[in-house]
Amino acid sequence: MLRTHTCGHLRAEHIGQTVTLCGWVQRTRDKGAVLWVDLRDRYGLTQLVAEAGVEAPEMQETARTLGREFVVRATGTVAERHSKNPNMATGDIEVRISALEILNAAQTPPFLIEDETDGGDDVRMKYRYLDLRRAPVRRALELRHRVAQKTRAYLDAQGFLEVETPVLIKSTPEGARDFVVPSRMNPGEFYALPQSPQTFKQLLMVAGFDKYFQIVKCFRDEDLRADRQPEFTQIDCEMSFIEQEDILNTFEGLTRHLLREIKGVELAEFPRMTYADAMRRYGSDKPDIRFGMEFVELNEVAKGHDFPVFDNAELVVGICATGAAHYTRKQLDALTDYVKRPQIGATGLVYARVEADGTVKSSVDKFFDAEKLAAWKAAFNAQPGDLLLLLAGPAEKTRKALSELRLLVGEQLGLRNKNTFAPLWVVDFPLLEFNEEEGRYFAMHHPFTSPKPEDIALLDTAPGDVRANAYDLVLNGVEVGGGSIRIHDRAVQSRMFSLLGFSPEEAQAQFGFLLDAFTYGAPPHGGIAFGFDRLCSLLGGADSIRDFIAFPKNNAGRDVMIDSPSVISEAQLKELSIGVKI
RNA sequence: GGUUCGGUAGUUCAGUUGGUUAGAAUGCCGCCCUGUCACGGCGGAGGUCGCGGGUUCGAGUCCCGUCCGGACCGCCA
Repeated sequence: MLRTHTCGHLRAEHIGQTVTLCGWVQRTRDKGAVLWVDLRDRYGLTQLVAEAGVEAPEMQETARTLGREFVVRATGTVAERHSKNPNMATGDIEVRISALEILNAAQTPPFLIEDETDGGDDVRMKYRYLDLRRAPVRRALELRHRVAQKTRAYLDAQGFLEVETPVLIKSTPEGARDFVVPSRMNPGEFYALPQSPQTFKQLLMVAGFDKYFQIVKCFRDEDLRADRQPEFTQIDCEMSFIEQEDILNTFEGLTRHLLREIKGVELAEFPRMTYADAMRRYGSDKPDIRFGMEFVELNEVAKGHDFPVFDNAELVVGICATGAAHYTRKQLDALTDYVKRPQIGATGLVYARVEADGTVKSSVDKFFDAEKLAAWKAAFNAQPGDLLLLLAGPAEKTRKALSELRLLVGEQLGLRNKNTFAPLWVVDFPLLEFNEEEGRYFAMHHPFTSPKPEDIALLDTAPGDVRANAYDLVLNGVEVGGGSIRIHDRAVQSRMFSLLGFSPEEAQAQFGFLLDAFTYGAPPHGGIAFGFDRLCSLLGGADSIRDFIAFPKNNAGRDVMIDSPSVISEAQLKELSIGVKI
């Protein structure tokens, strides 16, 4: 070992010991006759000191040649500081150096290796290995490590087996775009990288593996977001001989365990809400229930008063922002601009303040007198000091827009505290959704999701109304997990493929292995998958998952550090029997 | 595929209605300093204003195109 201790280890109790430390030079402070070096490793920071007339002169000479991020090895005696630094864990001591060896010099890094770096995203990603030296990024990956370890320990204790499934699999038409990998030995043929190990974990259930999990990389060739990477990690789980209730309870247990172990937060029993209720009350299938501000539908009280915007709308719906009557005209205009952005697409925003005396003052007083506005107030059960925000238009679009507005206002009112955790099961998702462009139904979750038995009759008459045994775990408005009870009957699965537009031949060609497996004794089964990166970022209080991934890709799916993707040589293409046309 | 914000010193940014020598902070280099720890003081170097074209007497600034980055919509079973 080149070192006896780490840079975060030494305390007053070590005073007098001779130690050897290795690390990176955070900075040097040269006071002339005294010179300090802050030495950093991932455990902390320790101050080295070389003083004229105390340490040998060459200690200062060598230390003066050190630049930021030099890798050094220092031997010395732990000493009590003359002036202690209560802000540092090692602030009571320093190491009076008797030997100082430069293990490797370093170029000056392009940005500061500090918590509050001066580096932007671009330069940080290009030099990600330097960025990873920064404590906030390091802590994010440490948190990710702990979440993974706690997850494994918990599921292991529950009897789950971690089984690895293949990464080179088969492309399927449903779902996201596949990343494909050409096969050299099978010219003209391609593997696909898994969007999830879905069919494999179901086959493990057929195999009798009972309780399976895997912390596994998944791949989707779709556009990126702050919370979406082309390769991401799932906690993928499946169980046999269970019902939906068992899955919800088991993984409520896991989630509660993680919050307790990682955040020290005790969660109460998770509330449950149907998809239909979530859409009606929050306009979203992943509502943030850290705060109320539920939707109130106002067709009854708002229509029929010669205000065309309302009268012509399918739906008039609003929220009551508690205590937000102080919003200025400027703030309200900003909210209006927000909902009118093309991404939101509302045509306008109607607002009404409940004044201290209980009267209501609205932006549409021309159309609504005090009595009519009092009816609004009653519908919202609004109190003096509240602000009513109303949108009108096509029902689905308007609910979606109001959902975005609700989140923005909740944010502005400080109701979305990162240290508050409000989990929610959303259940009874629709089985299918109709795609206008393609003119057919698509599986809302995936084609292996079972319909609710009581809705099976609707499969022929009203497929869009069929509910699925599907559920999402939502945490603070973020979808952290989703799953379903699967189909385990060949006939039902075939019927499902048929509904999705597969001919029997196509279904057999694409998923014959699964359909066949179902004829050899498939147990009732179901499961769930958690977005591991998202879960970590949520626990870490971040909006982006990128710092919870050691080497993430940028908006365009590029790794700017290694500069991938990249072209490959003619020889490689030839070997793979591939021609490239751009 | 679309919307939107940005690209100026190593880095993060400012830059007025288009005006003469493009600034700040920080980092970097040199000198000084015996208790610093965001050390301090003095001095210094550092710029293809992303790229191409256009308008103009004159463009960092206006226009068009393009490249790059961020956020979002579509998309993500």
